[in-house]
Amino acid sequence: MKPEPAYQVLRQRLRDEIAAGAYPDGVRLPTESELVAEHGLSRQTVRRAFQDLVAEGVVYRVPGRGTYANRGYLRQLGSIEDLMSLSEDTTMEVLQGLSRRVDVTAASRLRLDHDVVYTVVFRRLHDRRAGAKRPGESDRRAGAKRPGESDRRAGAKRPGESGRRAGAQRPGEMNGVPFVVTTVHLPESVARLVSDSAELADNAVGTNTVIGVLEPHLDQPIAEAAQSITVAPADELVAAALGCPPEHPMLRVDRLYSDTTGTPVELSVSHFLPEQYTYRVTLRRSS
Amino acid sequence: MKPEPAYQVLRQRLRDEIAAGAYPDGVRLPTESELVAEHGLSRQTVRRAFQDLVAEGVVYRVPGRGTYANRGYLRQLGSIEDLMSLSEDTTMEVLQGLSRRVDVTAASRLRLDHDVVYTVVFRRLHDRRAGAKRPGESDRRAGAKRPGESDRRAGAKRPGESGRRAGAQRPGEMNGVPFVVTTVHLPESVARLVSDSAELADNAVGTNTVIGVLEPHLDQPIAEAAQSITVAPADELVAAALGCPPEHPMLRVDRLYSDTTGTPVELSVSHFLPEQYTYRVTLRRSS
DNA sequence: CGTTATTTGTGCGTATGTATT
DNA sequence: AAATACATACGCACAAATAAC
Repeated sequence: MKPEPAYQVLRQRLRDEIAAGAYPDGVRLPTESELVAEHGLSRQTVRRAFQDLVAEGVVYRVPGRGTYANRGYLRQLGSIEDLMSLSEDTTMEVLQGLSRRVDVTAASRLRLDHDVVYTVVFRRLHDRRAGAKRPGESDRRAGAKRPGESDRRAGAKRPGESGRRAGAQRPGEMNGVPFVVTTVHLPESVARLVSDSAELADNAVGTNTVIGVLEPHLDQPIAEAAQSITVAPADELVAAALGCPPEHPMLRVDRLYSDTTGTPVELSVSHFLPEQYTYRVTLRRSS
Repeated sequence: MKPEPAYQVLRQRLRDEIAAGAYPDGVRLPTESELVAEHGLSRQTVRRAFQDLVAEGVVYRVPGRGTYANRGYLRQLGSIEDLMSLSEDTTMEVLQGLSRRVDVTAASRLRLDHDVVYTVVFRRLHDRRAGAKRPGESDRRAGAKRPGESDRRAGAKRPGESGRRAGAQRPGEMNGVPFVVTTVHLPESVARLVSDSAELADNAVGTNTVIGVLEPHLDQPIAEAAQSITVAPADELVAAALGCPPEHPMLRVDRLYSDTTGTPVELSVSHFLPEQYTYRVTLRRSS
């Protein structure tokens, strides 16, 4: 099947032990030699595992003294939990339900050896409920021009949608302001797990995240999300769904979610309206 | 004097070549064997250099095909240390030295009860030297990590076909490529501490960060940096300093640094050229 | 269509140097 | 001074992915 590399296995094992509190404040982790003896590995393999843990910020090493766990390994306020909590005050509207596609770029970024992915496209709207949390103050400064608001909400894209799906939406009202269009790509093995889920079907409306729908079905939990953030112009689909002019500069956020074994599980490409959304992270000192 | 490790030297050399545009879109980097032959190193040493570059997000590798440079200048900014390490391979050019200003917006964001701030404006350029790093502290960031690798196009550009000849860089930019303009605002109490520093004077050039210049003078160390990232058009100052058209969409990153008591110490507003810079951060699960 | 060559991925063994206790 | 433990570096072997033939 898929023989996990030995250094990955060891890395995960050490990570688990540290998380379980096996190595409190001043307690030295096993030395390289001890791990070699215990697991029957070579010293190079053990070293590779430790190098990765150092890069990850989980441990630090002192020559001649030993390896120690970094206490308070949080240093990252912008965590995956924050991404999931997006569902708490926004609404998701599926524009194109989960379906099979051929996409070389997405497939290779998911590290697949073929070109088939399963894709779902949706937009997200700020909720208009009273008492909802502040969706994010806009940075108002001179010179920032708003995109064309003339035809707000290109409803033409999804005709005859209102009606069923009675959950929590008040028909006849503007339920919120769309601020992002997201395209999610899944490998087939993952897509199978949620292919029956109504949350990802065409025209579905709800307050969840793909990752939230996905995770209960996975063997391994999501452990990491690598993000890259840049600027990209709006294409036709994005412009229509958000009611901004085509070519409008958007904040583009790509996220590659991986599980604890490092296997990519989901690739999402989001285009945010910069007038309505600002990406926020707080960085902390590791020490 | 401690000699720089061989894999660090090679890593820096490759990083410089990539920044200099030696490996455009579909061009493969030298293989491990080629580098072994060229530098007289062992394959493991070459591999270590590549692993670090992968972890850094500078290159991606495909088994059986080769190693390729990632488009633009990718950079992992997951901690405050990462922000400070910008000084290691970029150059800062002061455009407007530290001087007193009245700026209501900046002052209020620094939580001041008046309107006076001290401001310095500079741009940053990709470095081109084959520089020796000082033996200050041990280098974190080792080993490789699977999840990332943001881009992977299957651009099968045959070498030998001309199209665009190598080079393709702006003529007359021998000292580096500018990629960001930053405006830093300081409260008066903080500005006093560095008002004599030559590093922040008009037309100063150096390889440091404002935060790096600042911190030794502070009572409390910097503990936190709250960032917000959005899109903003280039104003005249930015356009002139970076050589892009005015109104060009830029990646705007605001950072508010605070010390351990929560007191704001520095506000920086940066405009990055999205063509040359992608903001990258990896989120992890806390527990 | 399989075969082969190239290139990266994984793993092992060894040797030497350096920092700490 | 000696033992311990990490840091760097060389060597080799085989597996897996890719591309060219």
